[in-house]
Amino acid sequence: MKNLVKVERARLDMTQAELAKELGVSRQTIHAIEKDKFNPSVTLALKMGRLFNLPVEELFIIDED
Amino acid sequence: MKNLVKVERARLDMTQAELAKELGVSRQTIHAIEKDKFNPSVTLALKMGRLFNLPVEELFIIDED
DNA sequence: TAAAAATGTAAAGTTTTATTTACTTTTATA
DNA sequence: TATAAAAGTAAATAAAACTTTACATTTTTA
Repeated sequence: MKNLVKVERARLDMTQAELAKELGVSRQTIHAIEKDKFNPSVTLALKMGRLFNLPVEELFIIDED
Repeated sequence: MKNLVKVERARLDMTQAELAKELGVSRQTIHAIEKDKFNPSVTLALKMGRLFNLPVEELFIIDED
């Protein structure tokens, strides 16, 4: 799984800490997601999609099957 | 959070066990998701969306903010 | 209507997400 | 080029997803 969180965060000119606060998670969670350390919940993915104005399918891309 | 998994599963005429196998999870996981017992990973949500031919945003709906 | 299949429920255990704290390194700015 | 802000890393902990097993209840079908 890869994702566009870092890029979209840059588009909004937000720091990891700002994004974390906005989404109600810790900065480490944002960092870990950006570094593909884990697989967030669908709720968090939906919130991110809403904030970035991007469908979950475009924000998070499964490598293959 | 609510979701349309039970409805979409019915549309495909699949049992919980069949869906679980198709998605590579246990039947209890499907059951728990259908009963809103938990918040699946974005990966599982994406796989479900692909199978049901439905965007994650339509399959999983956050109650409010 | 009896048997089988599907679903509901529950509990114990494992794995992974997420938090907290703390410190280092990199990048931006005064 | 110092200083501050942001990002990277790491470890210990908490919380939640997910598995496994097992059995009860409901629904389907022979």
